[in-house]
Amino acid sequence: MNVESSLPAIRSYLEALDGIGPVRASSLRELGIDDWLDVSAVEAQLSLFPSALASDALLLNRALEEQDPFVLSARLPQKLRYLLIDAMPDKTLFLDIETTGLSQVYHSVTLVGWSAGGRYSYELVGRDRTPSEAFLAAVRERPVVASFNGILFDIPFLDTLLDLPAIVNVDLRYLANRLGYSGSQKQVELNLGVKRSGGVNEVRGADAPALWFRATRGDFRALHDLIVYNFYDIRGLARIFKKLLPIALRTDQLTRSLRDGGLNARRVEVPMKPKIVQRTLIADHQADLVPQSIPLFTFQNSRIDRRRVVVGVDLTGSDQRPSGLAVLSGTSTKLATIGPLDEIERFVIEANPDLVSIDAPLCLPVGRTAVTDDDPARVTHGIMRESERLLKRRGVNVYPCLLPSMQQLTRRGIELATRLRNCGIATIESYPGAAQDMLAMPRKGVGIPFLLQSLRETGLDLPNRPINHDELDAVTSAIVGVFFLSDMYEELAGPGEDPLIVPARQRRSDAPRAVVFSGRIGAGKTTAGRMIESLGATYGRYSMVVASEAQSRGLAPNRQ
DNA sequence: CCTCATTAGATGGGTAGGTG
DNA sequence: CACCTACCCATCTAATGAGG
Repeated sequence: MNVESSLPAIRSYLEALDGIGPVRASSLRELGIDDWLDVSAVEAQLSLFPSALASDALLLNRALEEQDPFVLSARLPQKLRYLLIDAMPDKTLFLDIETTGLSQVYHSVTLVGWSAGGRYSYELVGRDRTPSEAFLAAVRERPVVASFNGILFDIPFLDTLLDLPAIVNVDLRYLANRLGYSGSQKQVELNLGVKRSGGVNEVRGADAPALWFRATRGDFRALHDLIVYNFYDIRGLARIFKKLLPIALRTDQLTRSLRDGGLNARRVEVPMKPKIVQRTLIADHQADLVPQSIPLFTFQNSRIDRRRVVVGVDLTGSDQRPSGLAVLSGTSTKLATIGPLDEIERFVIEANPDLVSIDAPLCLPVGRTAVTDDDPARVTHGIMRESERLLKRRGVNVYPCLLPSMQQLTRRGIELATRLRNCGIATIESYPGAAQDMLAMPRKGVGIPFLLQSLRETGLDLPNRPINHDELDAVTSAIVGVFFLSDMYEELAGPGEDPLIVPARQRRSDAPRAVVFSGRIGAGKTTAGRMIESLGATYGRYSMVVASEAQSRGLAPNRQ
């Protein structure tokens, strides 16, 4: 079959031409004209500069022949971007990444997978590493990048990791949505009849962090599963596209290419399942993976003050549901599970700590006077504190402190903090989930054994009896307290709020500082700046930012 | 010189749903 | 509950050229 003879659907999108809008396009279609190159044949009827139109048609056609997606992408509305995959399958790459979580601030990319021309490839990344030239070369070779929710997730995540070459992202999530297939990629696959075979059927995206954790601890079966899971996601992308394309062409009335059977789309190749031999995996990756298992924080490698005593409390919303408690003194721990608030208070006083770190909201959103919804300020001031919004913006999932299910917890947190502070015991608010994200530990949701293991890896002495998740979160809260006492923390708070404490990698006193000079031309700003630079600082000017920005847009910088 | 049709670009409201 | 982003759609504006 002659592939060259097929008409890419994009050529019947007449509105791509300069000077043709929806009205002219539809009248042309009534005349039976549905190809850029046929438009100039009836240019007389168009009341436009005919030569301009003809040359524009040639320009776009040349872009198509030269397989330049950027020129064409600029002429397409967002929702027709998918036509680029049909128009240049040889320039298309299907992309999917795996990460340790959803936060672009605290989590890291573990694996980058892609399919190019029916061949699946992957690369392990992990903490402190960037993908090699192979991935970048693949993207440069195939700048039409197809993904699912890549606009919101994969692309920005990769951007935090490396300088991604120029790409045109085609997000199949929005295409599927528009054609009536909503939901996750799994859901879309299900509704379109795309099947996954093998045991990975049960693997969900949320399992990827646990697989990575196990892989970095030498479990190559887990690494195998993670790669295979990534492969199925990518194969799913290709299959989804092949199924959606005819529906999309019908919906968008680009019927001519349907008549010739969508030959181009047939050239979008679904990757074959790779043969992954465990022995090869070990040989290829052992050296990379093992260093990834070293915790970001241990009591040995950090400047943690080990003489102080901290109690961590994982508080629950009622006396009936037991709360977890942990006394931390150096690396030794004492754990307890206690229900009633009075007994919790007594336990804490008994431990005589330097600090108590409570996993519960310890203040209300500014303006609120009660935890319940009958508070008149409920409407005006909402149910969320600034600290919670801040965490959400960093991609850390957090429940608003006055959600109905959280109200009693908040009430009890404030009650306990008040009582302890009245006894002269310093008390801070902590959030174990955020701390675990920050310290690159798996949350309990990933799996309690994994959290337990990574707490042990910090050098903590934890008892060998079964430990419940409340106690593990109490331990984490206590660790946050130790970071606080060691001056390694960050305060998250809006004006008028008590701060939520999260651990930091650096001491506050070592945190980077900026010195800013402003003044008239010739005042000596540059001289002063260069002097400080010679003392080890980094020097920058506003105009340098402007210049690099201008350069990246291909402009020559000037004073205007 | 006016009117009309058309295109292109900007703006704002409303809405939906997702990644590991 | 509310995030954040992209999308969709309606509406508006400015610019253009055709035709009266």
